[in-house]
Amino acid sequence: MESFRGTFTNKIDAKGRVSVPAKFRAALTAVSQNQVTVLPSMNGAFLEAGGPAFNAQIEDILNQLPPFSTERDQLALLLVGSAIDLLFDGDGRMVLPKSFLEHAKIEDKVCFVGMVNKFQIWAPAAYENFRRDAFKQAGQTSGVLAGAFHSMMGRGPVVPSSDRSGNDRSDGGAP
Amino acid sequence: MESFRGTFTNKIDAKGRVSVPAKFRAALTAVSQNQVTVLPSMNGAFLEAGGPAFNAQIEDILNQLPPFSTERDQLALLLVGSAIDLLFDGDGRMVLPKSFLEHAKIEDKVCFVGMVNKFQIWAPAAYENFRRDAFKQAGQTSGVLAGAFHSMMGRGPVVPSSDRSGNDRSDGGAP
DNA sequence: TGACTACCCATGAAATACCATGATAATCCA
DNA sequence: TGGATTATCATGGTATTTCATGGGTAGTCA
Repeated sequence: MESFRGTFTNKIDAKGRVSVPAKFRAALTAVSQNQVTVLPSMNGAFLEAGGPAFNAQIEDILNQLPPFSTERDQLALLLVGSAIDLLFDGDGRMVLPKSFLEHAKIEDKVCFVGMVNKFQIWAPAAYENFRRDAFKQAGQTSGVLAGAFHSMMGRGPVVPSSDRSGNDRSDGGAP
Repeated sequence: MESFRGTFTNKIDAKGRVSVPAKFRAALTAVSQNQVTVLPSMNGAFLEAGGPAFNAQIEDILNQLPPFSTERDQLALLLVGSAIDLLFDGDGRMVLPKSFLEHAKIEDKVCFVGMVNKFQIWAPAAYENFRRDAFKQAGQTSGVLAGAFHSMMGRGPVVPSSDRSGNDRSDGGAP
């Protein structure tokens, strides 16, 4: 499955083209052919994007709702009806529709933010704000998530696993 | 699963390259291909790093949250969007991005600290401080953890290794 | 005709691969 | 056991490739 990681900021040129970060491109071309699905987020002024796995996930979500239900139709409108499949050219550049740029308030630069199965596209300033908030939130999170997260990342004092003075070496014995 | 142990201090050269400790490299190349994921910690001025198993843990945490939720996006941004996949070259060196160096206040040397499933990257001075505090805490703490810790480690003062420059490995302490 | 699109090529900077060396740790053999 | 030899590893330097970005030009559709 394609996997997007990291943040990359690229410039929109006079013709409206933006380079899709090379690493994202590589992830995409491995599974589809120079194609990326983009849609305006319903949670804020940014865009969601991804490859086939991302599309599959959207379909899964829709399939959990009863067919012909209003809820499903509404969601389908937002997640599928508003989406667009873009091709990037031989140099890895694509052109975002004007309406998308307006939705995300993008002017001349865009921020690609990898999120494993998908990536987001932000105006750099908006991204910085969101990032700041996320950082603040992370310290306050409570509940199951916080437990899993902190047990992994460590919270209080972490005693380094160095200085086992005197003991024999329990390296695992890699030759 | 890859396992990281020990503390190693290496130098950053003029081009920003730093050698990943050979033992960590060996652990990584066994499961991936010269690849390591690094991300700024949200708990302090240091970096977190690891291999595929570390990434898998992060993805597990994310998958506990509903797709397209702001909560998930925030966490993904911090754990994945802020991360970067680095390749180390044939000589085992990688280049840390400037923003990462700033986050960890790293100047010319970096400290790799193994933590079994992952490892951390510190500015040597900051790491020493953290270590001192951690041991102070460990000395004062009472309870199950402290008991287990002291019965295993003994109670004497553990003197942090003094600043020897160059490659200081604290595998065992004994010659 | 005029805007928009799909290719094509050029270029500078940055990332990456390749080669060399000195020091240290591990090994081997007398 | 001790000294010599070998292998490993961190580090320095150089060459090559990748990549984002700018621009040109011919098709396409309205």
